[in-house]
Amino acid sequence: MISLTEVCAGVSGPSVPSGMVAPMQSRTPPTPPAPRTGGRPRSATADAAILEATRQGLVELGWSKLTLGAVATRAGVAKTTLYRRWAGKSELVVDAVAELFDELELPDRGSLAADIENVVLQFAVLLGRPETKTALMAVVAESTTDEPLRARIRESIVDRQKRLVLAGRERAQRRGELPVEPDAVGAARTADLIFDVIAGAVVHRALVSAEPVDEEWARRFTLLLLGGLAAAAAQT
Amino acid sequence: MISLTEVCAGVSGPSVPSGMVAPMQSRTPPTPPAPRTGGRPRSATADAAILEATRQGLVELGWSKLTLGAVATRAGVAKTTLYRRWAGKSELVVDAVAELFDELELPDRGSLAADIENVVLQFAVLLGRPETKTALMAVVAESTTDEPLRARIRESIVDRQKRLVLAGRERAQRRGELPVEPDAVGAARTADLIFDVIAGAVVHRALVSAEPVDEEWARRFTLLLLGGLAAAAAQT
DNA sequence: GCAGTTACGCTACGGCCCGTAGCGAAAGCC
DNA sequence: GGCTTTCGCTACGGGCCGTAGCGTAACTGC
Repeated sequence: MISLTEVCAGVSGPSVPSGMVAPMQSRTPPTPPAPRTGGRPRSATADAAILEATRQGLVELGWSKLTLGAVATRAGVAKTTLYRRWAGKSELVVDAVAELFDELELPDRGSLAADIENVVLQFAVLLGRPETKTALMAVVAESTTDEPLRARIRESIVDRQKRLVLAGRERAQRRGELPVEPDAVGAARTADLIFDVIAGAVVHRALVSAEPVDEEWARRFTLLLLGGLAAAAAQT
Repeated sequence: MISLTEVCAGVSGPSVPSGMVAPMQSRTPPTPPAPRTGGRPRSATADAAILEATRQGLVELGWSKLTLGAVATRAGVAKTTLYRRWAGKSELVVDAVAELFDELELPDRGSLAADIENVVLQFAVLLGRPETKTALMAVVAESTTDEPLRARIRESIVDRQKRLVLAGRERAQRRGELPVEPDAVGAARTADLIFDVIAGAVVHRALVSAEPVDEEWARRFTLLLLGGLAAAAAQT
């Protein structure tokens, strides 16, 4: 497939110019086996089957009743194979749902308002799926007592969402809808704030309030956020 | 200690006029035993000990490693006693953390901005505690495949938060900072929206982004939200 | 005081799932 | 062909679940 060593080399700092819409490096396989010299290669088919079986299991059983034994059986794979690649249920599920977040895109709809509504509705679609519904909150809960897991979630899921926000902002700045903040630190904080507001509001609406994130809600939310952005910009 | 019978009597309808800042009916005991005629009463002491032991267990073990057997032992109670009152781990934990949300208050700070900052920081303090951190997301995740649990969370936790938002809005309207929306349906939707934005943003910042909800963040967030409210009000 | 009713502590149990160990066989690299 | 790594399979100890059954404790109503 792809040689990982070179892809992974020098991916430490989050020092990407930020703003580019270019796709992140494509999904990295689970638990890269140490030095990869000779020997029988891991079956990519098995990987795919396991992740798919995980998602199916999440849909039918939910997070808490999902067992790794059942996933292995459904995937047509031995349980030991599964444990060779993932440390536990959390890591596996993160990778399984992370694939769904790869579908996220942000086409240019011509205005900041349209872009925001679009991204909100995309989040909503993802969070409407039963797999993500039950998995996302569970792994985040788990990550509160598991720092490596949190890092994995951030890389695989959160940053993937954040890209959309950054891209949207850059476009809006090009259109003149948003000012270019000269202070890099302040700009980053603003971006973080906006990201937490958007993602947080959608997640809360969809999972906690458990009410639909439809077009009307997206419109009202966008109106609110745009007004806030205008006021915040004026404040500067 | 306390006679439970009278406390339990007539606590069925949630039909409070809604909007009052008066405290909700104080915590209802778990799984009210059916008709409550004669017989040995349940130990209120045991209830308190169990809930406290649950919180301690959450702090030390986290949600996933918390076992009901351990809780019972720590509380000095038989495991069977625990199962007589709560259907499972989720229900128990909801009740345990719900007590923490009773501490929420909303003193009048003189302006809408100050009130919002205050409520944000109060949410942040609660979400900063390790018990709530690990428990809240976990039970919400569980509730995606368990409707009764969702209802319990809503009553015990979410509505308790929402009260603060409603109270804050009412105060702001009295001060003239916010317009009184004549349309009841629209007003309710706006309130829901604002609640999801506030609670969602704070939760996302604290648990997903895992960065501090300090005074500076609260200030920036409040600025954003107030601007949005002004714009939304003008739109009407 | 005495029956009736309910909660309590304790013990014990079958059942499920976990995570690992130990094989022999398969599939690639040199 | 030898070396290396993965794979499927089986088996296992251990933990926790959730319940049943029992004798005892606490409180109510007659």
